Amino acid sequence: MSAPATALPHASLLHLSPHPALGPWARTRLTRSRCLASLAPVPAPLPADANHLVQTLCASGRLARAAALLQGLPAPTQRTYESLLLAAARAGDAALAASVHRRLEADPVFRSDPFLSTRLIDAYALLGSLPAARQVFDEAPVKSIFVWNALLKALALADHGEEALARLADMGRLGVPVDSYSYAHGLKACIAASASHVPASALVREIHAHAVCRGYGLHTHVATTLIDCYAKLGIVSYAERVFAIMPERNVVSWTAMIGCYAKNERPGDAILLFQEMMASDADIVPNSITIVSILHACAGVNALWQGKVLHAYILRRGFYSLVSVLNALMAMYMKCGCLEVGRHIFNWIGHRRDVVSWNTLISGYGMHGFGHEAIQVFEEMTQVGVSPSIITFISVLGACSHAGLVDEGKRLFESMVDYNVKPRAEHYACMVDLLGRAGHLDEAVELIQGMHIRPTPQVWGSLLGACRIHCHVEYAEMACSQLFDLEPRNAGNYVLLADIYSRAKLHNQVEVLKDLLKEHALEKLPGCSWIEVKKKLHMFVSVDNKNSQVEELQALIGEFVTEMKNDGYVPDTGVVLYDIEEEEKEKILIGHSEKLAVAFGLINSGRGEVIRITKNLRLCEDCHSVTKFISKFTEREIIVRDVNRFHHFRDGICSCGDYW
DNA sequence: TTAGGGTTAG
Repeated sequence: MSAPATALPHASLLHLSPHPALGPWARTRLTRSRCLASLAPVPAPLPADANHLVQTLCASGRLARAAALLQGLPAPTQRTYESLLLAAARAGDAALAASVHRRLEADPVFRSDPFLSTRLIDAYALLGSLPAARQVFDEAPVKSIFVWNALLKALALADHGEEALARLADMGRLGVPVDSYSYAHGLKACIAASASHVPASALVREIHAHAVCRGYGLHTHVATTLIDCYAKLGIVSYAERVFAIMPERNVVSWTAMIGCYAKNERPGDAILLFQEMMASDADIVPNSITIVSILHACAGVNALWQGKVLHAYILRRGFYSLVSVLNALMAMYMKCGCLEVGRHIFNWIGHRRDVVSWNTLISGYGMHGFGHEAIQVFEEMTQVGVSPSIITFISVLGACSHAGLVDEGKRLFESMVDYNVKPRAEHYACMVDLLGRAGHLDEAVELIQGMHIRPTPQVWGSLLGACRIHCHVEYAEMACSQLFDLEPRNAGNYVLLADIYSRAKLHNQVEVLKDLLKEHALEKLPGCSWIEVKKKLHMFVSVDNKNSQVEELQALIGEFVTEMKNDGYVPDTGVVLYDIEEEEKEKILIGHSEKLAVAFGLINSGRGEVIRITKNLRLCEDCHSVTKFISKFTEREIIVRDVNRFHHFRDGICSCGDYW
């Protein structure tokens, strides 16, 4: 069919050949603009700078045009191949990468080029095609150290840690020099070597020793990777040792060490290290990743004042344009009890919101007990076309669980398939928690028994937690028979079962469990609470004898307890597992860290101020009852964040409705 | 040519 006579003048002009009077520069420009407009056919012969044109198309994401041009290109340059491979990897276009690969294999100039072999391996690794990456390596005629390092990186990225370590060993055997890049990839591979019969910590230590012997132990990138590896393995003291001896620390190594503390439940130390970093050297300036890490640490200890200082810093440094920073800021406010400020930041982010922003808001509502609002945000998210992720469903199911929304949770769990999200063990753990807390224990057990994947400790842990609430001995024993096998060093499981036995008056079994704890030298995680008063963070440990004010604090709590007893309150000594007199048990209850923190807040803050506390464990029933009473008796608002959720105490009532 | 640190949940 011929073009209509009324075709637009500019469109028809594009089909004319460049005027012979035009110079070479103008002719090339005209040809390029036609190609970019995708209206002109591929010109033949190709312009003199066709390689440059392909590179420009790649940079602007017009891959179809770039790929078409490549086919007729008589002499692609190294840079052209590189641009195409990088663009294909970024766009997730595996077909394009394969087509460039085929073209390269037929090119006598570059088919043996080690530079392009590394680029091919990189591209296939990013596209998730490990077999193809491996094949490029095996067939590469020249295996430079770059090619080896690219393979190590690809294997570590694909979680093929054992194979990466085997290749690293090959390098030594074949006399290929190993450099700092090889060590950095090798260390990451240790963490990915989950199926290895050798523990990851032993692998990291071995490579660490090797790097030290070869003089790479203090290399900035190697040492920073070491800090991160030890952080992920939970060996904080080793990370500290590496950090301490680093001669030339930069912002990344400081951030890695701050992140190490934050990951390993030492947010207070993360904040102290950040303050040390700021005071240490004018050249070390925190970047957005440092800010995100430290905001996470502030959220961990409810350090609202420090978080507000960071908020001001974010504004000063212009980080307000970065969504990742705003997401972390939003999470910090919500975890520090300021739900509305978090919502305000979410609104402010506007159309730049990513899936993390939505997840943060959903989980924020969830942890504050606003289940319906969390579901509403979930629905809004899907309506505007954002695909829910694995974490979205964990967040929204968790929100249903905290609010006791059983039917809504079931509906959402069943809808996961509609969003192409396959339920994982984490989602089953959420559902077991939701059903179990609400008292549907039989249904929770049926769900576990029908799982298509092996139940993880989290799933059994959810069942055990529910059994503790409803004092169900039989199912608790079922859960523990799995948990003691799966995680024999987790003292918390033994303590929970002992608690259930204690409430069921099965004292002999309590003793058996206490003996087991002693036999395995397991220690219960001590209860710990934090409170920020007058811009300073204070920490309390249960039965704390170190704080100088502790006697005064306990006396104050004792007065409240006496008042409560007049109203019929009976201390819930069931949570104390020691075989001691009732009076002694009551003393232990008075020494619980959250009660000490509440009393400290009352004494050291003004009447109108909200008391904000964070606890590292679940709030015990007795502390819950006492805090409710204190909120009414003293007319103070008290907000406690425990390991699961928020409790807003006001006028003798808690926002959780005694359901947590 | 290549490499190191981060947010959302449980």
